[in-house]
Amino acid sequence: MNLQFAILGMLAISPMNGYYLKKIFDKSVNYFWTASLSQIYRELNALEAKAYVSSAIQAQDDRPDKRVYSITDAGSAAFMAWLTHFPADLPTLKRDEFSLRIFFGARLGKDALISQFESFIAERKKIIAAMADDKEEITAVTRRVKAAAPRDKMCMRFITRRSQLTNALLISWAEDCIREIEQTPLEWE
Amino acid sequence: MNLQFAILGMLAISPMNGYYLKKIFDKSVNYFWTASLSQIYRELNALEAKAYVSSAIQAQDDRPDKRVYSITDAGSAAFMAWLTHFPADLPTLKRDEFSLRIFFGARLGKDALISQFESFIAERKKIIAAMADDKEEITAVTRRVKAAAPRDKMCMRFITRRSQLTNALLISWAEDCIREIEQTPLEWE
DNA sequence: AGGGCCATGTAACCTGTTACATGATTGA
DNA sequence: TCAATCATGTAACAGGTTACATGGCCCT
Repeated sequence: MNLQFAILGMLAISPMNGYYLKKIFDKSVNYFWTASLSQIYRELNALEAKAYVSSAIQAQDDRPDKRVYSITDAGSAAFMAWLTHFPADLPTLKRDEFSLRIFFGARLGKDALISQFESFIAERKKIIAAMADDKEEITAVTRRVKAAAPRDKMCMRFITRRSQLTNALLISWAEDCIREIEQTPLEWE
Repeated sequence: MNLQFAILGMLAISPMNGYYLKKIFDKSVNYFWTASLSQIYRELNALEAKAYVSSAIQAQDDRPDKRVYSITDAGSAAFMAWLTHFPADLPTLKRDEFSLRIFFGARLGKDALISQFESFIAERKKIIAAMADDKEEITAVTRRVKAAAPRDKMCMRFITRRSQLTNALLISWAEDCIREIEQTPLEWE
């Protein structure tokens, strides 16, 4: 259901086809919301069945034809209703495999445990780097799509900063954990 | 698949029934991994079909009979294989509805946006309080189940601290966002 | 008398992943 | 020439949610 609103939100900015939607997703909301192409196509069908979007084939010379989706009035209304109505409990689906592994981590050897934390740090650093790389492209994409109002930029800055802060925190948390493990007596095994 | 390993990990500590497993989940891994009762029952069936666990009915006088599950040798081996083999990319399913809402938040009025951040802060504070409440119960439960080795406690402390730090960070992030929204010129609407 | 806890499960449904199928164009 | 990108979709499967069904005990 939420993915449908995410799609509606994008289509409210500009009409696009499924393939391009996927690209936008990967470059913008990807840090807190993922979607696969097959999922996007499925949800676009569902949205069209509800008449929240309409589609039209657009022929192209050198590339395959594409089906461009536009949001309808009913779709806009549904999107705004969703956005305005803030749920009492926002359900956070929790499936953090790393925490799960660390929860049971005492059964691992000291070195194995430390190396898992090190992999975790490496991955977080990769994410930070990827975010920096994406940054220019995101602004380029959003600029092409629509001249974003200052408040649009502000909201995007909020969620970018959230990711940056969280990643930085997690790295220092993991470093502390490693230090603590290293300080435990050798009689671990 | 991962839920199966989470269940195996719990059963490796002590045999238990599905209902009690759910309680343990809610009081321990709940902050980074959730599971519903029907899911637990389903996965227990799947685990038994694979002979990773075995079960036996245990009669009780004043309460309904219960089916107590124990981990088998094959189950222990599978669990340790999973725990030891750290995946190159640990797939983080991302579905953070709050970030999604804020991403599209510029279409909301200033007050509505601020109040969504305030709800977010209130919820995070509730989680922190719930964690503090649970803390005693968790240690009581784990103590009843098994005399936890110091390194078990250390690993649990790691993930608890992670939650605490993250929550504290998110609250101060949200407070900063509110401050920034308040400082924007009045010509928002 | 009524609600909450103990206890187990099934069925339908929704959401997300992976694999398959097709095929032209473009750049290294 | 080979891989990547553009472009759309289906099918099967895996994982998670919600609703239903049952029923005794305990406490207020």
